[in-house]
Amino acid sequence: MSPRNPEPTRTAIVAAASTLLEAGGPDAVTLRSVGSAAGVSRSAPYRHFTDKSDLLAALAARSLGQLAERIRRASAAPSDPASRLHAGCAAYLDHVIEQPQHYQLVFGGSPLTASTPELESAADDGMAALRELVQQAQADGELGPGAPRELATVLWVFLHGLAQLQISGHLHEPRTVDGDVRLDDLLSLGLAALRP
Amino acid sequence: MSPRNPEPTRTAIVAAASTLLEAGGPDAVTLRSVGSAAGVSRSAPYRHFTDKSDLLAALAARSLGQLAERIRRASAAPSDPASRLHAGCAAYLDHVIEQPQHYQLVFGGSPLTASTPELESAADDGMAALRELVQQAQADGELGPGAPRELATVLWVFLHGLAQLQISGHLHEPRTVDGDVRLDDLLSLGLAALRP
DNA sequence: CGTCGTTTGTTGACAATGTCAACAGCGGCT
DNA sequence: AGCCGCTGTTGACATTGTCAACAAACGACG
Repeated sequence: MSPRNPEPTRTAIVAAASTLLEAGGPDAVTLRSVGSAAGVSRSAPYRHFTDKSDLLAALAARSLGQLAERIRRASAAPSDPASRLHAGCAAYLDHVIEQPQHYQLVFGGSPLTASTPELESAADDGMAALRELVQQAQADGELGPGAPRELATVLWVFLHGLAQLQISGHLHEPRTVDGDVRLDDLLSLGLAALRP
Repeated sequence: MSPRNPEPTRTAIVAAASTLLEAGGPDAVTLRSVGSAAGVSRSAPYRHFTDKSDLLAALAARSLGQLAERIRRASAAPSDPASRLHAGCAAYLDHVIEQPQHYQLVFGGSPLTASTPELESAADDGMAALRELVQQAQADGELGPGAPRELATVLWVFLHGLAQLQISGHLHEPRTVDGDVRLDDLLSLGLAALRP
């Protein structure tokens, strides 16, 4: 009745890849080290993923899912409706700052990286989380009217730009205070531009 | 009197790397193929660059310089002051769309990529071009008051987000018209948010 | 209960690649 | 001329992604 379960090994492999990516950057994620860290031997991943890029796509999907969940959690937490939008955006940026390697894996990947349906679905979920955030902000009067999908995309574009420039260090210009304060300032500035 | 000139070979190597990157993506840029395309033999690049990443940093710097020049040229072209800001932004996005691989090289690179002073300088130049664009727009009344540096950063964040999401294909959602129209719509939407 | 086929995992091997060491020209300076 | 510093080439090596051949485990089915 119960078919054999390859899932634990598969998730172990993804988890190992995640740990290695966090610890040592993209170069540390080799199939051999992943296999070793997952307790299996090299090229065992080939029984669960067609390719190395396929493995990385699965990892990216997992990371995107965590990001979406974090946004939802953060935007639901504060009882003050005025700060929900900010909290959701801050969650996005916090996640990016804490796990820059994962974020870079998702979006910094080569444009031609074959995207798995799994990754596509995760991306849609992330977009949905942002749309919910926008709709809630509209209901709270924190955001002007407009198609939620469009507004969510604009918000995403802004958050993504902030995140990527923060990661690549381009927000740290000369004569500037430390990065986090600057990041939050820019976030407030951008949100103010969208406020009714 | 004339000291030996390593420049031609150096620029030939960078040019070859650029061509290979455009044609075949990041994976096509191997030191061997670069050397071959430049008319020299593999590991000749090691006489001009300490590392492969050093070579890529030089290429990224060149690409950034071209982007800055293109922005300046485009924003100076139209006689109608009202469309200068839009032209400059469109130039940014056009450059990105035409050479996504180069743009990805500059910003999609690993966060820990050691940045050359040359690359830093090029980044400063790009930022300066955006600042000039903002200052001109302010003089034309197309943009509200505010520190040009701050506004330029916000503009950059938005453009960068647009560019990266366009490249990675995340702007093509279901039930959406084709990408370019959408990109321009979003640009107009973002610029409208910044207008006084 | 025994046999078989499929799935999962291991090891061997191979081509490609980044990188370094050793060597060869070549130009300029004393 | 003779030496020295660059520039460039070739040989060699470790690492890595990937595939082929093989072994073990487990359910299906007689």
